[in-house]
Amino acid sequence: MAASTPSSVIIPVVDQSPAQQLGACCSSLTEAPISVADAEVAAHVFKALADPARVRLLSIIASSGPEGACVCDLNESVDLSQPTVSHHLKVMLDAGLLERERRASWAYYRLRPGVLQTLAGILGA
Amino acid sequence: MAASTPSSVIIPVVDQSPAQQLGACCSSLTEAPISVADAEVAAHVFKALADPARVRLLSIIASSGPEGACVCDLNESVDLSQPTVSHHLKVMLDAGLLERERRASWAYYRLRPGVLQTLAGILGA
DNA sequence: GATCGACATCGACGTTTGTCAATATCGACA
DNA sequence: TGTCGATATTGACAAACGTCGATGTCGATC
Repeated sequence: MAASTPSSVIIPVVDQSPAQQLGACCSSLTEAPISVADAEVAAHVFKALADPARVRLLSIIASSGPEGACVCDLNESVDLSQPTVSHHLKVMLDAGLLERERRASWAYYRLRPGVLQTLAGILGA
Repeated sequence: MAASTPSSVIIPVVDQSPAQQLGACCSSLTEAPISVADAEVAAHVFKALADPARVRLLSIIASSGPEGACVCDLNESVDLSQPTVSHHLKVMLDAGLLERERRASWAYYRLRPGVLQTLAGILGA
């Protein structure tokens, strides 16, 4: 494969997070029936919000503004073990809801800009 | 039973669906950290959207306008067995996203008015 | 009443998810 | 280099979830 193209690069079908894809797919759930593929993307994002701990973590992070929230603080805000908090953050990170930044030995999570607006737009409101 | 109090009525802690409670709890996820209880309610609603089949069913129903969509049509729009479709509809009904109406021997589901707007409001957009 | 069609419920199954303890990684700093 | 502190990953387990076939319910129609 990859005949003449220099340095065969594997181009993935999607290199965007579910939340990123969501902005480019359908305008709204209510306008017309969503496609099966788009429904899969949307469900992936909603699944990242489908846990009480994650909703609360997201709310704390969102309330921290553009600075983001340190994992060390998040661990204390939620009555869960450190690995579990880390797991939940990863789920939301992979879904494209959050961004991560490392400062020194701490990790800061913040809301990915515009992602909640995109989600609200999908809901047709 | 029914001692002296006229018509002893058991008052449940909540008699509203998760989606209904959502409208009365928190204004937005981004303003301030949501409470643990409210996070539970919000997660319940998001969980009802956390499946590709349900997202698609909801989209089809929402696109049907205030008339609602017949289950007989929904069964054909989705590649799932009839019991599975019925199950998904019940999940969204219990979450307060949908309403059901029976006409003759058919069942029609429609979007609960305002519920998507409420959800979008929670997202802070 | 008997039958049929539409929808809901039940029971069972394999899969996914949330959780934690243990362990790994990795930067800071002595 | 070695240790420490913060975070991520792994492995294991119980609970929840999505799915379907079988069955139940209930209104309509003969």
